[in-house]
Amino acid sequence: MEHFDELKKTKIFKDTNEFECQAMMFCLKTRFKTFDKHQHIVSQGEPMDDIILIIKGGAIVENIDSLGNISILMRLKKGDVYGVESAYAGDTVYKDSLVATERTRVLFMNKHRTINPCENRCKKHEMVIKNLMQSMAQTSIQLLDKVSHMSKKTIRDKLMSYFKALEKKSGSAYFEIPFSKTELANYLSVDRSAMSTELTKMKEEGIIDFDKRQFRLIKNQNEIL
Amino acid sequence: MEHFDELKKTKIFKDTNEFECQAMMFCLKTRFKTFDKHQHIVSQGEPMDDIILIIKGGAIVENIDSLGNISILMRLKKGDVYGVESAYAGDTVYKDSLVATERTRVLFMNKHRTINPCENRCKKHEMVIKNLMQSMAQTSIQLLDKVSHMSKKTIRDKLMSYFKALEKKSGSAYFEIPFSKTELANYLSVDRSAMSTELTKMKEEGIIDFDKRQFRLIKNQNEIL
DNA sequence: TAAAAAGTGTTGTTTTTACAACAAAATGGA
DNA sequence: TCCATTTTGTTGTAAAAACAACACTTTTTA
Repeated sequence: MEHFDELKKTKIFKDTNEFECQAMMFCLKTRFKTFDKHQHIVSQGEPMDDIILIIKGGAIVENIDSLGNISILMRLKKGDVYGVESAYAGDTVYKDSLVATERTRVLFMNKHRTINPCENRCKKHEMVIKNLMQSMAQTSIQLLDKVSHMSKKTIRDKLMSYFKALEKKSGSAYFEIPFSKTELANYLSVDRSAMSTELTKMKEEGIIDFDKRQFRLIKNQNEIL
Repeated sequence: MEHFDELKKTKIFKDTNEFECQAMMFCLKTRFKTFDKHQHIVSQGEPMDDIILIIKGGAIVENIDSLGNISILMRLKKGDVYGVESAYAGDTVYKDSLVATERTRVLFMNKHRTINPCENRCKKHEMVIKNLMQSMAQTSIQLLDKVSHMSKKTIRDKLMSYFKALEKKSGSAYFEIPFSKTELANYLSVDRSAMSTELTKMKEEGIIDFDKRQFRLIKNQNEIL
């Protein structure tokens, strides 16, 4: 079956065999499509019929407000899904745009078929739904993390909050940020150049060290945690 | 059955009859408890065994970081649930504190029992799970809204983003904010006094009008939307 | 109902941030 | 490999926000 290897690696289809996976493709009325870098996978305001699964590549979720300001809400990578929340909320249009950040292959899955157990009660459908729930839970948690970083008052505090979370996740003082600096500034909603200045200061003060995307938090010896 | 009237009004048990609801109480190993204003319903770091459903009253979800700064992540009201995401993510401790903002009655539901369909396959359990999903979807959407307001650069833009969302939701230029001004400042992560100043300016400029929690957006006649 | 607590608006000052403009470095294609 | 594009760090300046301190109002509760 086409793309089974990739599907097997996603959150949603991780525990299906080839036959089951194939069956689900019918059940969920799926279709595949590939997008080039910068192409819109879906556009804000467009009628929403599908939940989207990123099979290969990556995309950003961006939102344009009525004044024309663009903000990047999150970044999706291989295996991530978009639109589950909206599908449950009963939205009829996409509330954000999905823009490919590289050559990206996606799977469109009919939203009704996906969130409602099907009439023929196909066994694996329940599993798909459970996986969707885990995916939603993860999204919520990621958003909560983002909110907690953004809530900090100064750029330095925002950075530290973010770094501490990454440090905890990596289990070591050394970690790698999943963003370019430009994207990190966007994620934290701060001015890029101001953030760059702050990072330099922090390095000079010996609080952190970094090179490219590699970072390290330097613990102060009199700091007791 | 005790509290059936209140349970009937919640997201989770909205479509159960008294008998089914009673059965679910056993199935989910629930227990009721009442808290006074300011009391901690659960505390950050405490072992997490239950998902919490607010039956009556309200609470805030607050998080304390390693520097001791408190931030309010969201506010829960009657019918809301807390902890579904964490339960799915497999967390073993509460990551936030839940503090009652008034006299509040809650239902503790065993997290394992709640998120996993039970062995006896009780019919209503599936429905509860579907409702939990809707609840998660809502939470995600609320967080996304919050993020999009917070992403705006100036206090004024944050306020306008928030007001426009409320205006849209209410379907009228008149709407009521669900917060005190102090809480609103906290929600948007801005200084309360700076926000107060900005609100006054906006009123003077004729962009908005407000009294207590009642607000109104005043459309500029040359503004075409 | 009186006292305490919480919420609100105002001000001047200090701190932080955004902004703009630039050069250098890194990256990615053709 | 070379050119175009993107990313990054730096600086000075202007704008915005946080902060602190206060008086006044509203709400809560003992």
